[in-house]
Amino acid sequence: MLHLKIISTFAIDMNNTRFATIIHILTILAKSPSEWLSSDWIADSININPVIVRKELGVLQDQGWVISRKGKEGGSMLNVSSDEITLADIYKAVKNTNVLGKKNLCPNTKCPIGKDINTELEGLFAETDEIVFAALQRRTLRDFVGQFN
Amino acid sequence: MLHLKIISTFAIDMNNTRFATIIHILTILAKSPSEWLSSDWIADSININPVIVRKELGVLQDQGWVISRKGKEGGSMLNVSSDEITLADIYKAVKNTNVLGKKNLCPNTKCPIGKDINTELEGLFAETDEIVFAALQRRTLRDFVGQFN
DNA sequence: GTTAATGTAACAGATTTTATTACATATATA
DNA sequence: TATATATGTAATAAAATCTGTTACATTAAC
Repeated sequence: MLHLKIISTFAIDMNNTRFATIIHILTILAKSPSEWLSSDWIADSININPVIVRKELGVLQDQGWVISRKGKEGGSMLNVSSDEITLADIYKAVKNTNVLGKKNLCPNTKCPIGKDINTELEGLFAETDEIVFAALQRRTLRDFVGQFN
Repeated sequence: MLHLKIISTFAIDMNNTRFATIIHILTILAKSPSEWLSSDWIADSININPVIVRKELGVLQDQGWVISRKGKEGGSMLNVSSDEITLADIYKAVKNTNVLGKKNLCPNTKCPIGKDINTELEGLFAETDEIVFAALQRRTLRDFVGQFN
């Protein structure tokens, strides 16, 4: 009871859906290669706003993974083979803080622990990120997409 | 320029300082075993509000790692040896979503991808979490604290 | 009793995440 | 060339999450 209370007051972790969104988009594109799919159509599958999809498609274009075409009969499609994109690539495209979260903003430098804590956390956080990258590096978008019928 | 814009609009990842806060607290406690340290003193080292520290101390008490004492001359101290606490334990105590983030809330079940995406993501997310746990399992609080003078 | 600590509720403020509106721009095709 | 229909993106709103703060009941040493 108390514990439940604490958990609800105190959320944790990567608190967004961007990885899920972007891999959903890529999966849809990979399942229909050489077809121009519209952001509205993709958004309808994910059940999110089409503007969000277009923003994420912009990120995918920056990576060179997707090409889009404006105008009537426009849309987006994959620009590379799905086995050229690893899940680590996808995660990196979408991530901008560490797996273990944020470091404290301004610990007290007069305290022997506070003085060095961010240096030590920096190392630990970087190593933890690397472990995740290494694991995701071994899987490709093709592997992921292959799980769907 | 464009890319920077997108990143600033679109933050990602574990967006809180709880792991950093709680390991900071534990490090301070481990460096002064058998001393009752007050939440105010700890808060001053981290440079955060003492109420936050007391809330996190409550989590550490639930784990059995810390005992606290009310009243004058009260405070908190470690209740177990620092080599009995792994960084995986700490992370688990503080985490409540997946490393790769949240799944999409309500994908369209009429879409063949949307229908199954959360099942597939569930597996991937769980495996990724396990990899992080396994890596952090090999390190203890004592190892971490040993890095400080 | 006084002093000084924890425990916790309640709320406020800040930040982050997601959704939405609006519209300029581009392009196929009738 | 006009129309229909896409993307691209700014601007803003709304929702959710995270952090800070105030207040005070409770506890315990002296």
